Amino acid sequence: MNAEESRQDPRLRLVHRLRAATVEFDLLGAEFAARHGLHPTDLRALIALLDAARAERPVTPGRLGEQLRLNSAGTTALVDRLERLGLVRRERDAADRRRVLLTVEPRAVDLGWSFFGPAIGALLTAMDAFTPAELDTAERFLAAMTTATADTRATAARQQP
Amino acid sequence: MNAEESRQDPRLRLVHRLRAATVEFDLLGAEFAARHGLHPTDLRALIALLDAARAERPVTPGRLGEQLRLNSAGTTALVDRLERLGLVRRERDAADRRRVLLTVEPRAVDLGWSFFGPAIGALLTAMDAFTPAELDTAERFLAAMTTATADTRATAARQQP
DNA sequence: GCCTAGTATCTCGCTCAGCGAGAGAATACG
DNA sequence: CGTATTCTCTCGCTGAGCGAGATACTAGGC
Repeated sequence: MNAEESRQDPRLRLVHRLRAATVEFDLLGAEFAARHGLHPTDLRALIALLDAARAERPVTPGRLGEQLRLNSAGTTALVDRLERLGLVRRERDAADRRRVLLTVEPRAVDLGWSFFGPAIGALLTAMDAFTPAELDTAERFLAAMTTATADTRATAARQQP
Repeated sequence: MNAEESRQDPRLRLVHRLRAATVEFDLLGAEFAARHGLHPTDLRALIALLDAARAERPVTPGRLGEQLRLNSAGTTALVDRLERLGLVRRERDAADRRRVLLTVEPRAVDLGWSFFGPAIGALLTAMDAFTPAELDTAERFLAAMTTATADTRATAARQQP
């Protein structure tokens, strides 16, 4: 495929739509982060922490850093920032006292909902214009695109790890 | 809406799918950037420059910085990096000699295609599993979600500019 | 033509996120 | 026990991005 073909393929519009949606989500995240004095990494960490809290999965600095692709020094600094903002609390694990468990403060949950709540609400409202069958199609489509992207990434990673 | 309701609403799965797709695209971008010694900002700039080049729209440092939300100092540093990497060239505008026009080098186009080519190919292949009608539905869906997100962002920006 | 205001870019000094290396503290396992 | 391993944190450094201001050029009134 080259640039000329790509502009003519109608399916290419869909690729563009996907990218546009991604950009829009990122911009919303950046907007939120900047407004609350958070850095992009802090927001990603907050999302990961809230996900883990909802699943009642304990989080350690090590796991968090791994997920965000930070090294241990960067992770410590990140947790320091979140702790200073009152979003998270460090607690030594009683079972394995080398470990630190991160517990999210209620304030972090509130902050998360103040961000995701309106966005999710708007998305759900916009979905009202679609039939259940159409939403099902959209879900399958998104799943297929995510898988295709993940495969591309995995292939790329394999070629030059 | 609260956290309990949200987990039960089946449409919420779609919201999650959207987020998962966004995360996957971002990870692919980060992977590519890291591999080529680019920073996330550099990749965003490269995308913006390639878009502009395809549309035959001239780009100045000012416009680029505005799009990436960098101030003038950061923009200068960014263009310095891109120039050092041989991806872009500065040229004084003959008409308005205060201006600098950024022209992308062939190398940048190649680099862009080496990233987007495989990803786009994988997406197009994955689309083969859908009928034209389904793809149309997916396109409308993505457009609706993008609009809803953009509206949320605009509303948020209005409340506290 | 000339002076002033406005615009585009760049320079300087600084802050702070993240990295590499390694120290400290606790556990696991021979 | 004592050695290896696993977590986390500290230290010093690099470099992206910011604020303030310098520089170079254009536009418009007189």
